[in-house]
Amino acid sequence: MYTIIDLKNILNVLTYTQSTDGAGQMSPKRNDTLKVKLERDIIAGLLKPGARLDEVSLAERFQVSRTPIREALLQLSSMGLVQLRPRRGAVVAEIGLKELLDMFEVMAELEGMCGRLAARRATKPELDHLQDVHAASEDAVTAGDYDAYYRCNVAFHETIYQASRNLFLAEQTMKLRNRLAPYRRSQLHQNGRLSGSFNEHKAILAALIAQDGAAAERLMQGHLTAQGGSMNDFIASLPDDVLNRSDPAAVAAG
Amino acid sequence: MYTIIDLKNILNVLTYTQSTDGAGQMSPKRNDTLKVKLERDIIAGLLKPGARLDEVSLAERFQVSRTPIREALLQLSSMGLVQLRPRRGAVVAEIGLKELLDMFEVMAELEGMCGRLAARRATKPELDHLQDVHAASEDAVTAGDYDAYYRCNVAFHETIYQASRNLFLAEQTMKLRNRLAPYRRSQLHQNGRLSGSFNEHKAILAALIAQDGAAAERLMQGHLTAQGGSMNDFIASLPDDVLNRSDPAAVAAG
DNA sequence: AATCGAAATCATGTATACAATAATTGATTT
DNA sequence: AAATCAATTATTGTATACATGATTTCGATT
Repeated sequence: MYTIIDLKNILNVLTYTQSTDGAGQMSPKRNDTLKVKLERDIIAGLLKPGARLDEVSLAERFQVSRTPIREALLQLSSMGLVQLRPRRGAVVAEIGLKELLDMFEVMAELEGMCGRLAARRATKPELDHLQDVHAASEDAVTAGDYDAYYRCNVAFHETIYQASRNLFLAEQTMKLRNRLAPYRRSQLHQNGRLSGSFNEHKAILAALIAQDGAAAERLMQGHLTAQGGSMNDFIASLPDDVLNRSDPAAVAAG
Repeated sequence: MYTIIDLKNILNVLTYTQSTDGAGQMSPKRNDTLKVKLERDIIAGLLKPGARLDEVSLAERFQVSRTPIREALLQLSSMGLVQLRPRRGAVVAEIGLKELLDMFEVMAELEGMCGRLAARRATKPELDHLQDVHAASEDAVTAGDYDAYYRCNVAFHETIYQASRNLFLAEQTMKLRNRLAPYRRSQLHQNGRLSGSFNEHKAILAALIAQDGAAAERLMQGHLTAQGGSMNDFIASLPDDVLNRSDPAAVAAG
């Protein structure tokens, strides 16, 4: 086994990773502009879950024919951001409560894995950058600037994804983060989540610098799940229609 | 935190999960027949990595126009099974050594997670089914029937995915398994892997029955990674062109 | 008046035609 | 003879036209 571990670590240092974009295809991007624009609208919350995506409307909005629109929708469907119902058109994906909890559970695992690997593999520049981002986020906390902290938060986590030196893991985690984004908008606005999140970042950063993989994994998982308080706020922040769409039993249980 | 955990467990028992297909879209399948057929050909190894996927050839082979072919290729691209190079056509995805190791690392984590959750959540019928599958696989081992064992192996793992009671996790794990499938064909044919795999399954099954999540996770990870011996065989079984395609530094390191 | 049914309308799925770009081949020049 | 450039060919990307199936509306019947 050690030969493999060594090989992997050597590869992580020596190889220049062939970068693939989010869709899993090689770097030279085709006409992804439509996909990206729609994706951003969905992630940013401009297109809310359940919103209908009419092909002809989108076509005339973007001044193209239906064909590229259909291709973009197909890609977004594969990413899970839109639902494609046969002969019934596309809508922005609505995720039920059960599915959301499932996705969050996987998200915690993946982010925890990122933390564990990053503790072992992060380079000095990556750690420096992480500290810079963390410092910037502190300013955002004191200023109470939610938007600024949101951006710092994204940068913090994505830096750790990169530092895991597992490009596939980084992509998968980012994809899942984006897919959950429409349901996380107001998360940081809950009670004391801003400073809470900041303190958790602080502990995670310390674990990474100490190269303590187990601690980094545990702290990161806690940061994302109930122990960090994030999950409760997340549930609380769910829009009514998400909860209502779920199974009656689930609502009763909640 | 406990309220959430309880809610989640209650949900896992009470809710009837809205099933989504592998592409992340709701159950009523559109004309996925093309995607499925191509996917099977790729997973089964009939279409080898690097093989060119000409749209017109595929169109006349399946007796349809290029449009549905393009849609199928786009979906397969999003799944990572084919590479879509702009203006240069589609090929069956070639995965470099580094990326393969990355994917395997994530695969081990996801399967480990499935094991951990299944230990806590598997129902009696699921465990019974798992034992049946395991018994059938024993016959395959004594008979030295690789194909039969391969099928049992898939059934064993997929049953555990389901038993994790996290449908999203199950889907993601299965997707990744399929994506790695073209590179795992000859894996079981290596030296004593057949009985080795069987014994590992035995230990995993015991951990699941004992509801020992930590053990199930650890054993499952070991089953997939170097400790189980699978990784070494996997590396050894890699076709030359995969290794050659990698970065020279990687080859030197290996 | 309400509900069921049928027809019409509209949106999606597929095919085909056209445009644009990359690959290939051939010719010319050094 | 080899290499480079240009022109042709072939394949991908986009638009549009047509077909199929779902939804909605209007009418008739209970």
